[in-house]
Amino acid sequence: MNYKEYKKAVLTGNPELCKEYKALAPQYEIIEAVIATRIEKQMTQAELAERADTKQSNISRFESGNYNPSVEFLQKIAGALDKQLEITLR
Amino acid sequence: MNYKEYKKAVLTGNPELCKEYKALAPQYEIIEAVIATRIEKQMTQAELAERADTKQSNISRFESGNYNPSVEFLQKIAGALDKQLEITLR
DNA sequence: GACAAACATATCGTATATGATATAATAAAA
DNA sequence: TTTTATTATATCATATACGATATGTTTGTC
Repeated sequence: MNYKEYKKAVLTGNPELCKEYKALAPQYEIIEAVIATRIEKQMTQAELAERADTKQSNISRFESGNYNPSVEFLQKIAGALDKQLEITLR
Repeated sequence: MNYKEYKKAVLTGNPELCKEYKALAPQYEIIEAVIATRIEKQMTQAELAERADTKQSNISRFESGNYNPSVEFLQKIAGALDKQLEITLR
């Protein structure tokens, strides 16, 4: 599964499939959360990038879901959104 | 702050300092969670490594907290512990 | 102390994350 | 449509994650 498939599953709204996918791919959940928060705060990728001390293209790359970010990177993004990153086992 | 300082703060048991440190360093929390779960399941680093398809030394390196793991790596570890990795914004 | 099991550290090679810049594509507004 | 704002994609250089092996260190048991 890649992120495009994931988004499709989420957007089709099949709840079971959706849940299953989310369990498989927590990195996609954090992407969704970041995008949602950024939109909610009416920030552009460029603004988020500046606050996170990186570039717009890197934010876009992250949001596209086509790579495997590090914890440090996620923390930078979270901080730039005035949020705390939480990583847990369930 | 590095992980040794973090552990010291946690182990001294100063709750405020401890909380503050945890907020600063979610990656340390997941390390603690992994170690706790591994011990709880009475697994050695070598056993965990085998289940996670890696080597004991790499588990040790992760648990030592001296580097910056990727989401994918964390997922492998979580899976090997029969757990779900959760990454959220709070 | 001797031995073994578990964990830590060092190091190297390779793959990939990340920053950075440029530019293309898209959306939105005039 | 033209212009502008926003996001996506491509690419390169550098840093670092990660796998792997070897070896050191600690811990426990006899």
